[in-house]
Amino acid sequence: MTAQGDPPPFAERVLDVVERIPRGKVMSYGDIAEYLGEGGPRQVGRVMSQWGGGVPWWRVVHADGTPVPGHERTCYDRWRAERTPVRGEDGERVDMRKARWDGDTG
DNA sequence: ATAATGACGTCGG
DNA sequence: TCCGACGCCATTA
Repeated sequence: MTAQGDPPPFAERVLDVVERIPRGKVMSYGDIAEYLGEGGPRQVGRVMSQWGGGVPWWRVVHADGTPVPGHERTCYDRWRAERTPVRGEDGERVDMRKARWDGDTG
């Protein structure tokens, strides 16, 4: 049960962008929505929840750098493995100032 | 048609 | 820095 139903075009766009996020970089839900120029943070979040299992979803975080709800541990592990800029003693938050990907580079 | 929900974001305390 | 309230918007009940 990875893909429930048929992902709409918007979902495919979201997933495509997430796959293009370079290793060690991240984007927020709002960033993705703005980048696509369609929908909103909640719609992106819905897509990730439903069909995000096949993409590097740990590179999608909240605007303040907090990880995906329910997968915090996995996020920490991935970020550390990918050398993603983090803040805090345990790297519990992404340093958005450095890790944010605008969609240009890469 | 109305109300509640959710992998969000911003603001005020 | 942490937490709650509100706004946003498609989906679901």
